[in-house]
Parts: sequence; structure tokens; C-alpha cells
Amino acid sequence: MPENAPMRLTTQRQVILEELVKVSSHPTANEVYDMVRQRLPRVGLGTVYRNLELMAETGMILKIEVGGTQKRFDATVHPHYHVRCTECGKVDDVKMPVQQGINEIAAQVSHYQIHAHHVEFTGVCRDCASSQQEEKIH
Amino acid sequence: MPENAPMRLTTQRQVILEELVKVSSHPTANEVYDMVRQRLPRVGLGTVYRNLELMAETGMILKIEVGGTQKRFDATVHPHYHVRCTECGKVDDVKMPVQQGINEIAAQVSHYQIHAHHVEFTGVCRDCASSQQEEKIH
DNA sequence: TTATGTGCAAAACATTTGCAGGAGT
DNA sequence: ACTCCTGCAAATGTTTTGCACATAA
Repeated sequence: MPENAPMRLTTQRQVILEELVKVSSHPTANEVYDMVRQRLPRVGLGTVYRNLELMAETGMILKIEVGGTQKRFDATVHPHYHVRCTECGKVDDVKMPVQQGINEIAAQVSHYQIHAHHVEFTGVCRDCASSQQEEKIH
Repeated sequence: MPENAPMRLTTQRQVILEELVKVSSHPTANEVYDMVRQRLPRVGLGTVYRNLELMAETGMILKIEVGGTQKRFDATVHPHYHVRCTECGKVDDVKMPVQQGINEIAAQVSHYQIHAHHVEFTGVCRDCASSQQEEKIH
């Protein structure tokens, strides 16, 4: 099993990647499916899942497995952190430098081979914060 | 809706908490169900889900929503980081100090009200690392 | 006594998979 | 041609929910 065979360039794959690059949100597989379906109405949900997974494995895109029930995908592949609103579930990038040297510390204390780390902040986004304010006044 | 009513102390809740305190792993809801069922054979899976969720909300336990398909639960409630093996899915604690001041930085750059952060390291645990070694020799 | 909690089963979601036919190289 | 890939649909796995009965306070 020589682990060969380059990934074929299919229309579906092109469109999935193009749509993902377009948005700055971090869409779920189903949201990607909806976006792709507007251009390829006959696309299958399985195809979207299979390809997102495949593209994440090869490093073309980022699979974000954070809080919430669904996995999310991101065309920005360089390491960066995320913040998730505990009210509406929205996920945004956090534009701060990644913590240096903590992988090495974790490797020492955990005895794992550490490959990466991910930081997820949780809190309340602006929109939800202002809705909550209104509720208090009610 | 005065948000009152203290949580009733039922046998199911006591046993769920006791079993969770016993283990240092980070069991999934289904694993907790299996542990509880040995003592309360007629317990319902829904009860376990409902109570784990409830206890996480009140801060009695920690709900860990990280990579992988299932949520995991932890009786250790003080902030700490986790490492997940990408091969077998196991989750361990990482006994390192939490990063100070990064919530404030994140709040500034993201415009979210930040409540917390969580760090998940990913890598390969000792057991899986040695199995991989064997494979190479094969 | 009475609001809350439980067991059970069905429903609701999210994701994966088998397969026959289709398309990239 | 010869794989690999897709659409479709069914299967799987996880979590939630409705409801009649049970139970802690």
C-alpha cells in the first residue's frame, strides 16, 4: 500500500473549497452543503462530508472540533485561536499571537508526542450581550 | 420565572457523581451510563444525559467539549488543560499552569465578553506511539 | 401534596457507509 | 481503460424529548 494516488480535481472539490474560502465564518458541514448546493444542486451530503474530511487530512483546510455539537471548517490553515459564543454558537477567530513553547511543556508533563494545541475561548458575543441587556430591562 | 428550586438529591444523581469522582479518565455520557448501571440496573440513558448536563450547568462537574465525536465529563472542576490522543481518542489531564492574562487579550481583540478558555493539545499517547513503532518493523 | 425527576421509547440530529453508475487522468 | 469519486439512500451513533408514573421535599 504505497500511499500514493494524488487527489483528483473534481468539480465538487473545487466548489467546496471556493465556497469555504469565500466566508470568514466557520461553517458546519451542513452549512457548506447548503452553500455548495446553490451551485451544484445535485451534490450529495456524503460527498461534502467525505471531501471536507479528506481536505482536512491533507491540510488544505482546517477542521475545528470545539464545543457545540457539530464540527466546523475553516479555509484559514495557519494556526490561530477561536472564540465561541455560548449563547448563539457562533465561532470567530481571535487575532492574537499563538502561545510559544507550551507544546514542549505539555510534552514533558504528559508523556505524549504533542503535535499541536488549540485554544478555544468561550464567552458572549456583542449581539448576544446586547440582547441580554434588553431582557434585563424587559 | 424566579430561577429557583434547588436540585433534588436523588439516588441517580448521587451515584452519577460518585462514579465520576472515582475515575481519572474523562468518560463519555455512555461510559458514565455503563458505570452507573452496574449499581442501578434500571437507570435510563436519558437520566444520565439530563443530569450530566444539569451538573455541568451548575458547576458541580466539568463538561469537556473537545475533539472527537462525544462530549466527555470530568469531576475535576478547577481549570486545567487536556491532551487527546489522535489515534485512540483517549483524553488525559495536562498538569501545567494555566496561561495567565490571555482571556483579557482575547476580550480586547475579539470584542466578546470572555468567560473562560480551554486548551486542548493533540498528539499521540505512549501506548499508541509504541504500537506505531511495531507497525514500522512489521 | 406537589413540583421535579425517572424510565422507557421514540424522535431528532450529525455523520458514515454500501453500492451502482459517472467522471478524471 | 481503470481507478477513484459521486449521488442516493440506508445505517449508525449520539443526544434530546414526550409522557405516564415515581419520589424527594
